[in-house]
Order: sequence, then structure tokens, then C-alpha cells
Amino acid sequence: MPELPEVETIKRQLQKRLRGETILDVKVFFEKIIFSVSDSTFIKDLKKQRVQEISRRGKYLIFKLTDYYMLVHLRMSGKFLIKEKDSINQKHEHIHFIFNNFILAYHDVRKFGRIYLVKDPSIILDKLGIEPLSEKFTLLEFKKILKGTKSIKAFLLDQSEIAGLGNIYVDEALFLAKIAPKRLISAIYDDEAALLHHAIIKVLKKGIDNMGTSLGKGKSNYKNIESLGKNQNELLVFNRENEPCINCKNPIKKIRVAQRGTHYCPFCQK
DNA sequence: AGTGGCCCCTGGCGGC
DNA sequence: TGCCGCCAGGGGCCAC
Repeated sequence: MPELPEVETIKRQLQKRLRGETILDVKVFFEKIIFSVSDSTFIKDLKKQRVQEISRRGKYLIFKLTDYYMLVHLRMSGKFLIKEKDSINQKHEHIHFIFNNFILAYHDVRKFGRIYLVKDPSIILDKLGIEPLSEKFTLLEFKKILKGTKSIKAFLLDQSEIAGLGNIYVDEALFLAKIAPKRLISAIYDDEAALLHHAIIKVLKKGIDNMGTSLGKGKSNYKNIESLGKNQNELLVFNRENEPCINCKNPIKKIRVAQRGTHYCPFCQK
């Protein structure tokens, strides 16, 4: 579920609530969420750790602690909840981080999320490509990495190329750039690359301004710490199959590209 | 190198 | 109402 704008929103909220707070205890209810250490080590090492800083790289949340880094990837349905002290764990809450005045609960319906506890985060984060909202993501740099023989959609979803884009924002960016998702990278012109570069930054910034995209109605729906996002109300193609294209009024089509449901306008995107 | 298939899970929805 | 198959915002692995 969560892509860069959703993770960024959660990061900002966690930063406000957790910075400077100390983990007093940890309770693990489903240990398969924890990677890189055993659950007993995880609990032992986290006790007395103070949260110094929370940041983001791609779709990873990075908790900088006194002696460790805790990296969290929410995958499809992971989320964090702030609960009252001494409240019991509800269904789908797999880990409780107990602080002085509240509990931070990791909730994940589909259980795909991963939490790593490491001394050196580079082992995991070095695999990620460029950060699309950083100053390094220039048009020149984008053109430099835009190579290979795959489809443009598969390229944009590849976290080792650009870190943080997911299915929603890729479809939205390709629509803005008027490029069909199946188009091969080798067939993209310079002026289109410039449009796409601009579109990627635009859709991500809008997503953050709207505090993320909340689709669907179920318990696995994206929710930041405080509320649902608002970006679902402003999507141009994603989740709009058969609805009219905002440019040409022809129906938006849904096809399969790179094993993902893909929304686009066959008339506007060539 | 790139793609497609399958897997990790649970739940919601549409069709019958 | 119930059952069944399909779908889902992510990503790792494996065979071709």
C-alpha cells in the first residue's frame, strides 16, 4: 500500500510524537514481521533505546535509536497506531512498543511488512535507487539512469532505480507525461523524459500535500497516524477504470503491466 | 536483462 | 445468505 507520500506522511507524524521518547518495553505477538534478528534479541536490544530521529528512504521508515537503527517497510497493509497505555492488543496488532505515556502499535492485516533492527542501515538502504524528491534527482540524472530494455512502468516501479514510487503514483505520473505504460524505455524521446521527470516530482509532492492516498474501505486501507489521506479524491487515472479521461473524455482503461493493475488513457498516452 | 509465475497473508467484493 | 474466485497500494525468488 504505502508509497513515498504515505510513508513521508507517517514519518512526519511519528517524528512529532516519538522524538526524544524512550522505549521501555516491547511485546511481540507475531514474530514473522521481525527480520535480521530473533524476536528475543529484538525485544532485549530495543529496551531503553531512545528515539533520536525518524527519517525516510524510499518506502522505508528509519528510526534512529541510541545504539541501533530500526528500519520498517510497511509493504501492503502495515500501519502504526498510537494507543493508550495499558490497552490490550487488538486483532492484527503484531508488535507493541511501550513508551512512558502511550503504546506505539504496529498493525498489519496482510502481515507482509518487515521490521529490521541493525547497527548499519546501509546494508538494506544501499540497494535503493535515487530519492526522487532530493536535489540529486535532476533531469540530467533521470536521463542518465533511464536505460535498459524494459517497459517504462517496470522501470519506474524498480526501487533500485528510483526509490519510493509505487503502482498509484507511477500510473499518475505516466498519465501526466502522456506516455503509455508499456512503452519501452528505448522509445522515449528527450522531451518526454523531461515531462516524465517533472510529472514524477509533481505527483509525489501532491500526494504528500494530501497526506497520502486512501483507497478501498477495508481494514488494510492506508491510514496515517491521525487520519485517512485525501489524495484518492484527486487521482486522474488510478482506480478510475471506465470513468472519463479528464482530457479527452474517453474511458480510462485497466490493463496488466509488470504484473500490476495499470490504469491509463489509450488516447492521451501513446 | 527482462518478464512471468508463484509466494508471503487477510479481507472485501461481485457473481452465482 | 453463503460459497467461490478474483483482486489488492509491495517485493523476493526462481525458471525461462
